[in-house]
Amino acid sequence: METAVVPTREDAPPRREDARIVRSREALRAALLDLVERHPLDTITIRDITDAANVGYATFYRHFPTKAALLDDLAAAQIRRLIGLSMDTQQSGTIDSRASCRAIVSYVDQHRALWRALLTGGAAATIREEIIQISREVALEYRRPGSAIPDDLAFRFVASAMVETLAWWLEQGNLSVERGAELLDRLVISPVVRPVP
Amino acid sequence: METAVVPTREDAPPRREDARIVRSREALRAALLDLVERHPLDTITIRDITDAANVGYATFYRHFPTKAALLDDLAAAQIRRLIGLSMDTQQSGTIDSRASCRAIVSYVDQHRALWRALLTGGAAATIREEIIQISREVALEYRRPGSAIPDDLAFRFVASAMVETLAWWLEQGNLSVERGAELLDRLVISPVVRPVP
Amino acid sequence: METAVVPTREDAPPRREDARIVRSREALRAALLDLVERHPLDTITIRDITDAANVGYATFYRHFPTKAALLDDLAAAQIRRLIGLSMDTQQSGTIDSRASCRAIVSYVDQHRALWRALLTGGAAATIREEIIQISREVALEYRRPGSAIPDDLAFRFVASAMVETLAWWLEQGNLSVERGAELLDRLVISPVVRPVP
Amino acid sequence: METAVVPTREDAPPRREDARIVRSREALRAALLDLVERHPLDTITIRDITDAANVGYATFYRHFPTKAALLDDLAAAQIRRLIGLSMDTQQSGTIDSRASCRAIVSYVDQHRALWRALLTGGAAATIREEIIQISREVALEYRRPGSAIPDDLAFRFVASAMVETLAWWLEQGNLSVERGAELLDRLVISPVVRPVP
DNA sequence: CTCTAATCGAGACGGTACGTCGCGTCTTACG
DNA sequence: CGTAAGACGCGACGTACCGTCTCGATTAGAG
Repeated sequence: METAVVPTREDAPPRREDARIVRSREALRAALLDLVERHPLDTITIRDITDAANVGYATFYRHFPTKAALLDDLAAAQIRRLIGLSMDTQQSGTIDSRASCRAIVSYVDQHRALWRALLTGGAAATIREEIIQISREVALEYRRPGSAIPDDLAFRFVASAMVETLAWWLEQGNLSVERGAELLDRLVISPVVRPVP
Repeated sequence: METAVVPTREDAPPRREDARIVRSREALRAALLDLVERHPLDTITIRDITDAANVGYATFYRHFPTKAALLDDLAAAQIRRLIGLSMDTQQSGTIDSRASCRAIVSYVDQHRALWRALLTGGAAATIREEIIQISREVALEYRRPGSAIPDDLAFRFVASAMVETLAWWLEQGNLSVERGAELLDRLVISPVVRPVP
Repeated sequence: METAVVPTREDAPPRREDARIVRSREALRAALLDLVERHPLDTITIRDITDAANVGYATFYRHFPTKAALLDDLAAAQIRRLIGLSMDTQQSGTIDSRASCRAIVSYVDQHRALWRALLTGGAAATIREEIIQISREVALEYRRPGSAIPDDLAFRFVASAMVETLAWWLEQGNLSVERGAELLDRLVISPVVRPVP
Repeated sequence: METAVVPTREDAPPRREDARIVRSREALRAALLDLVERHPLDTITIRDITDAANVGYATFYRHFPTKAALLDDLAAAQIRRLIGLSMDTQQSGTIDSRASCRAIVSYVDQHRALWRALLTGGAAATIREEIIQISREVALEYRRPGSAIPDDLAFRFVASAMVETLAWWLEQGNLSVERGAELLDRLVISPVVRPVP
């Protein structure tokens, strides 16, 4: 979870990464991150990104096929960390959904600029998809007993509701982490885990 | 809805609707509806729409400023009806959320093609916004006592969760209306209306 | 011969040409002509041409598929006129090659800038091809008795030798038309028409 | 030809050629020769050449500054030999243009693949220039009395006409060497050497 | 036969131009 | 004389090569 995953498939040869490759990729990530905080995602052109990254235009395509792919790459790491954190609160077998929510909101709180960028400004749809995808992966490990909600739906619901709730919480700007966790718990988690009445 | 005029000239008198205008507009609506069922929204070009509508390219802009505007136009009517239906179950002062949900799912069920088109294929984001917007309007009439969830958040949550749940339900293809209503009630409505424990 | 030929195929509908089309095409032709006088052909970019023509970049491709196509379009008209002139000296059945050459050199002399542009600066290869092509067409009308040189070779030889000779003559700058005609006659025409000794 | 050194460093001592250098260079020459027989010169990329030569991309630039430079390198030797052969027929003071032509066509005939590659496929322009250049050099040795045609023009004319005629002869495929020599003599040589009538 | 420096392969990189596409505006010719 | 048809300016896209460059890994040839 902690180990940064090499984004592009490098399965066959475990060759060391050329330093230039790492540098370019990192520059592109940083550039998009920087830009998406200040502009709506779909007004950002590839050229904007490469200019901000001080990188040749074509170099973008040497690393990412698409603007969305770069965003995915950025988002996936963050989301993976986010989900990891929330999972880490569940160590002792007990399930404490409020603690998970607190961990999530707290992490988002500590990276407001980043997450504001990710959750507003047109990237939300991508993030939703990313969350669904990663949740699915994570769920394979932390297997829980079947619930009243079909898994597919649960993933989609949780991702959607969480994105919406966190976005709203960020936009308020002055709400406590605890309040955010409470809303998250109530709107996102409990509808899924609460036993049928 | 009634006031639609040629967008670029709105100082003109509120003349009665030219038959041709109605025809063009209807053709465009139908064309987009038809296309959005088979292609992701953002791969549909204005020219695709005008070709499918058998209408001149520029004619599009005489009626709608934007592809999104046409979609809004399409969606707004549907959503208004959807929300109206769910509200109508509440006439007698009592609140029966399950009945509302049943009404919603039932209506969607009767217009599967349309709603599948609206809820999948990239238009979902627009629809979400539309639902939020219209909910807000409707809420002004059917005023309810304050809940534990702030109104702004509630609208966003409901819209998001409803879109996601209905989309999932439609994609399954073989689930009963009752099952859809149950999930909708549980995931979307009850988290908002349920009193704090 | 005198009637300007519409460059792009318009066979089926004899519609009148949209004024904008004519304007754009003419602007592009003029721009390339202007540029090719001052820069080697292959350093001239499409953007250079469209900028010089005060025309959008994409507009180029709405009229010509290729830089070479535009050049052909330019050259064909000129060459057609050139060949036409030289043919016109042959009216009375007699063949006076010197008169033909005089007509050619004289015409080139009167449009030095244009022909210098066409014959030097990298366009020469295109011109050669164009001359071969048009000669072939013209030859179908003004049929002459078979010569000692196969037709295909004759066309290629005449085109090549004429281009080379005229280019050289133009580069000298101060040679009389008569001298040019003499050289043209000697190097280009007489080798082909002179009877076998 | 003998003086070939690493192009980018020519101040170094005239060390013996590293075997690897010779190998790479030869591979590049062979590759271009092979490619130019089957593709127009300007569609052949540097990468095409290096791939065909089984040589690293950058290695090309370690030996030749330009695609044209490699072609020149190839062509110059051939042309030098061609011209040399034709000169060698003139040793005894007499001038026998037909014999010269026969020598030229015969040599071309014995290296059809090579010359077809050089004279067709877009390289012809380069070859023409090369011939002019080398002719000029050779002419300094075998000095002849002034003719009716200015030297500069003569060189250009001969190069152009010879390229065209030989290309045509090669394309026919089944013409005798004698026929080729006859045409070459008539079209290329005699127009230049024939006395004014 | 070693060791050192030249040469190599691999390919990333900054550029520049390409040709395509869709947008939204504006002109035109036609009915 | 109004409307459809569509040409146009604009600008982003993704691709292709160019010529330069950085990297290790051979490998030739001098000692």
